[in-house]
Amino acid sequence: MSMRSVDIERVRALALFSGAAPDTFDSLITGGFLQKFPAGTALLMEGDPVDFLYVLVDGLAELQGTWNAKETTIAVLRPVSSFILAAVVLDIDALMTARTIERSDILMISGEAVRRAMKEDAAFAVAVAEELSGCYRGLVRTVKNQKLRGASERLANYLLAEQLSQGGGATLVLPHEKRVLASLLGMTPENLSRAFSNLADYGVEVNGPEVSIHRPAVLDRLAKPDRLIDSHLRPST
Amino acid sequence: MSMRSVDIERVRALALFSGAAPDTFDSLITGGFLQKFPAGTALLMEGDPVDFLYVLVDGLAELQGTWNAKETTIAVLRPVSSFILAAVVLDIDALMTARTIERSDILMISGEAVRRAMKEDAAFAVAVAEELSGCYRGLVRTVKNQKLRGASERLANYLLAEQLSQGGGATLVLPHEKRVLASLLGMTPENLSRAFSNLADYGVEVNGPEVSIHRPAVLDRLAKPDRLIDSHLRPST
DNA sequence: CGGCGAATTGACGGACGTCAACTGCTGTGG
DNA sequence: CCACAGCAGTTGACGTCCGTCAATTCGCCG
Repeated sequence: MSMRSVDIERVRALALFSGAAPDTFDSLITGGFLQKFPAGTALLMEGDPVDFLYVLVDGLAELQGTWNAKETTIAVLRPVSSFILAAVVLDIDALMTARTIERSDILMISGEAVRRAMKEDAAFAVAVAEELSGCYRGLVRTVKNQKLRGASERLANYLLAEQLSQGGGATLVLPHEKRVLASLLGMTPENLSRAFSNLADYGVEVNGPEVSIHRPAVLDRLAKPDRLIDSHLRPST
Repeated sequence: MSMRSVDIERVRALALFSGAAPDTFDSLITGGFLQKFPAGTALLMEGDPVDFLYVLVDGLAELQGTWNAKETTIAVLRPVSSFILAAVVLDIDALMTARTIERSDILMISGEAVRRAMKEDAAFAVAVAEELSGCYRGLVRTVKNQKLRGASERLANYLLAEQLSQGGGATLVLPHEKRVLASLLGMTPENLSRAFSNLADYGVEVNGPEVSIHRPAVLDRLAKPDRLIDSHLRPST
């Protein structure tokens, strides 16, 4: 139930918490608890009231939206990042379902405590506003990506961004199932397969979860990455 | 240059400012100025540094994104609403171009002053966080709308929401050119025309900018409006 | 070893974008 | 006051992209 001090440090290092007064941080963390969840667990369903701020400390999770029996992945979260912050701030129902993709360690912090801490510690409230600003801008990028680019272009840009975040080597490893990637990129799994085949002409080679980019310049000319869409891939709320 | 007191009241009434201490509000407003812009003016270009928080006091404006010589409208703003808040909070380049659609009165508040006020007035910082939360959730709705619905469904839901916000009468008036609506809904003007013809079978009649909904129940069954996508149409940042 | 689900492939259809032509409105200048 | 230029909107024809359905293969876990 209580956290290992190494985990506490990692959470404390989050931009969200690093500016908060020590008292504020303690009041948030002592009321919280760390829990392990198996893969595929729904932490929170769309439409549910939100009682906790979540922090993904280890593992992998996704945020998804539903309508008319269809589902789409809106974001994939990596450690260490917070999520559902907006709903916590407004004390209102969640718009997205949060689900673990892998076995994950998740820190849950009382929403009530978060709202109280904001009122009492201006520095923390500012940090929350900054975090939300980053999340907002991440979604602006998502919308532009969706509305302005075709499926293969979205995939190409995803691969280039992922390559960069994995150190820039020629070959990268997809962090989750292709079906999740397809949903994130706004297409069907079948279509993702075809998009990968399209990119073969641009020097992209796929072997299971491993993807190699043999001619980065060529792929780049197709993808036309843009700092106002792709740079600085943000976490989420 | 200075504001009419009736305009000050309207700005003060915004959720963003209503919780702030009187001193905070004064410090923001006295450094700001109100300006009139003709239709079609670019207030701020994508990629530019942001020096001001904008408040649309009167008129109509839009936020748009660009990539590869294509453009899309991300939000249409009505009075009274603030925009570009996230970039102001982070003191960073804008991700969207802001443009007037009609002749508009726009209040410009020093970004520096906003950031200072947040640090000094926790209640204001909380209000900023709440505003950003609302904007974030508005974009989540936008993404779900885009990824989960087809073009005619998006139009149908837009019409129902607009009908509601215009008082619930059978006929509503489009607040701007159809080409802007098409871009907002993520389609071409040609396709918007066809989407309107599709909806004729569901009791939708179009006469220039006037749209009548003769069989709301039928249209509703097509649109399947959802409180987690459509309700509570939010302003923007 | 057997079964289930992920991934791929092919065939097909529908939705949407593009190009072009035409209409109607509006504002402007002769 | 009217003629005309320019743009929004519509319509049709056509092509492409993408989703759907079905069959098959592969790998993993029971």
